[in-house]
Amino acid sequence: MTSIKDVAKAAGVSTATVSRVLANKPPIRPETRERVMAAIAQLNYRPNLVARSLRAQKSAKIGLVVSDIRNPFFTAIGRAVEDAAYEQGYSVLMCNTDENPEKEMLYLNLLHDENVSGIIFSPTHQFSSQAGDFHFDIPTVIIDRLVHNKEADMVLLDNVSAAYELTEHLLANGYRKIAGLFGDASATGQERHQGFVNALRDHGLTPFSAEFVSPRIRSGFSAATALLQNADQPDAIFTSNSMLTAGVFQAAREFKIKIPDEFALVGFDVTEWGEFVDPPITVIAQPTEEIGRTATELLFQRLSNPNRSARTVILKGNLLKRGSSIAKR
Amino acid sequence: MTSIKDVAKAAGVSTATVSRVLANKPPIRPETRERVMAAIAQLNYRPNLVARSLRAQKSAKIGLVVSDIRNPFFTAIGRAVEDAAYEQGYSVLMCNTDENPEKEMLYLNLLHDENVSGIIFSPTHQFSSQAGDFHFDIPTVIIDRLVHNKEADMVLLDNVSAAYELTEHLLANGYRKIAGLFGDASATGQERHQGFVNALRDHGLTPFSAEFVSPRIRSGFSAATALLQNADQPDAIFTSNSMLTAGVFQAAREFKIKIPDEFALVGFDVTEWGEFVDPPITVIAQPTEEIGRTATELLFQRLSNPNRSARTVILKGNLLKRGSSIAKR
DNA sequence: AGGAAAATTGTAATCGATTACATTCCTATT
DNA sequence: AATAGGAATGTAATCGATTACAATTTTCCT
Repeated sequence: MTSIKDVAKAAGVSTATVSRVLANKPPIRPETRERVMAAIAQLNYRPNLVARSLRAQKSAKIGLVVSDIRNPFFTAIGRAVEDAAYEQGYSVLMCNTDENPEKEMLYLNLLHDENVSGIIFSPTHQFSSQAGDFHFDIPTVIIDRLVHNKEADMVLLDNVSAAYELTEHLLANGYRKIAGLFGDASATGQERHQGFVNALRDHGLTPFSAEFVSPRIRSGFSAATALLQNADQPDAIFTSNSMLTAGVFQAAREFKIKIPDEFALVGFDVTEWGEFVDPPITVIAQPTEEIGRTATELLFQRLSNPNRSARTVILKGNLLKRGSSIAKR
Repeated sequence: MTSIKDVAKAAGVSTATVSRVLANKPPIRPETRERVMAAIAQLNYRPNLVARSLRAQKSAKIGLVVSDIRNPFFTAIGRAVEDAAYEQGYSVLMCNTDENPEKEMLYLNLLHDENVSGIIFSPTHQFSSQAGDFHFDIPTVIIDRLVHNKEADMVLLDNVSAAYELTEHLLANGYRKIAGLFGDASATGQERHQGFVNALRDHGLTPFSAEFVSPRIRSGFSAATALLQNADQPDAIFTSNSMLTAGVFQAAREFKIKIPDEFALVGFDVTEWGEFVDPPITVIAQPTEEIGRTATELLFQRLSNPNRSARTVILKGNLLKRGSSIAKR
């Protein structure tokens, strides 16, 4: 491996000079610079990032810790973060915790040990509940899930409003007996429940039902099965995340119940299947690109000004009205 | 930050001893080990991985370079690689090249500079075509796409057989006018074309048509539109990847053409939408879990024995017969 | 007890880049 | 021509862990 010493020798200068040329830090005589550049090119030298990171105690890397890499919501955010970081010359280490607090600690420690400059992080439920005590010694931006901690910046969706809007859409289209299914694994589900209840209340209604279940396809399937096999059925089901939506959809197909004729279905997050099925599913689209980009920008701002107080950015969701919730006949 | 020196001081030993305790490398007197362990625990010390990596000129990390993070095929592989690596105490840096050769070089260099122990890599088309000249100075396992290079291990799908089987399935179900759409961005498309043609030939048939197009939803849409608006229509469309499948599916919906009544549709790779639509799509499922795990295992074998000759593992796809290709009436 | 061999621990160089400080080289001014 | 003062470059310490080798202690045998 060619090191800075080899370059120095080849150019007939000291390592300090090579380093200065690399960092573009005057004063350097143009002639010297060229000799060094020539040596670098000739030896095909690239600085050792590990050594640089050891010396500088930091590195041009940011960590992205997501709770489920298979969730398209997070891959979309990953793309956005990567693009934004790339523009600043940073690279992204993407880590998947699988909603597992152990892996979460493992990767947070790993990123710390790797001297990443900052972390973008969607915490597990367990983490969130203890986040108040947690001390972030690396600049951190929390995404998607509210935590109560003074030290971290956050980028969140206005879940209450989004759920409110989605519920109002159902009401506007004539649905009245609306059942709600909410994820029980994060604050997100609770916030969406809040918006759901508020909207109904403001129209003088109460939920047909409201359940908190594990945010998995299977749970959505079971809950929907119970709802739909009852004599008294809802005319719409509101789901708080795409796993639950999928479960409800599968239940409807299993029991040959027509959407939206027999009940309307709405949920959160854009998915490929939700667009492709017939009818397509009405959802609140989260601005994933914007979330990722905003989180990255907040992080860079924090890096250049470590002392400013933490701020929280709340973004709005976007209602995509589709066939699964058209006006009731 | 607490370093090994602090621990040494606290335990009243030298840094060498601490290091030996950490590496669990005898001889160490049990009593000393305990003093050191106590100091480590008390100071909450964790070794600096950067320093360790600089000294050792390697690290317990492997790089995973994929061409499209949004493709579920690659996220599934990412999960498998991560799990397999985790079991060996390695962590995974996941990089997304977006089929962009520049990003590809950037990330290969970055991983190199990060002292990763090995790389698992699905190369772009451009890379593959020049791969013969490329010298892998880090142990590398190529996945998904054939390259001609003596130095790298590979894990591939038996694309010819898989396409053959998929085509025979169509034939068995009575389809005869079979059009093929193939991706033009990698050798994969060509191999699948080969199997497609072979199967037809072995039954004394020729393709209704066969086109190579860019592997994008849009291209699949256009190609299908052309095929389906013609007076003489195929009774089945064979697609070589899930983007093309999606494009064809959308075209069918756009023009209200019923699958499989008017034409059957088959393709490659499991996707959520392919299962959820009605009828679900018949596909060759690639064993993503096995691909990722095998690649990781090959890599570890190579790490422990750098001199063995490169080997290629060919895995079989799994035909999932579904509604989009049921027996023709 | 004496001393060789084995066990344990310490000293210091090393990985590659950065940078405070020291040194050398110019240039311009009187 | 002498010299101050800035420009350019070099020297060497540093980041934290590892490890060859040296030094010390312990063990064991006669």
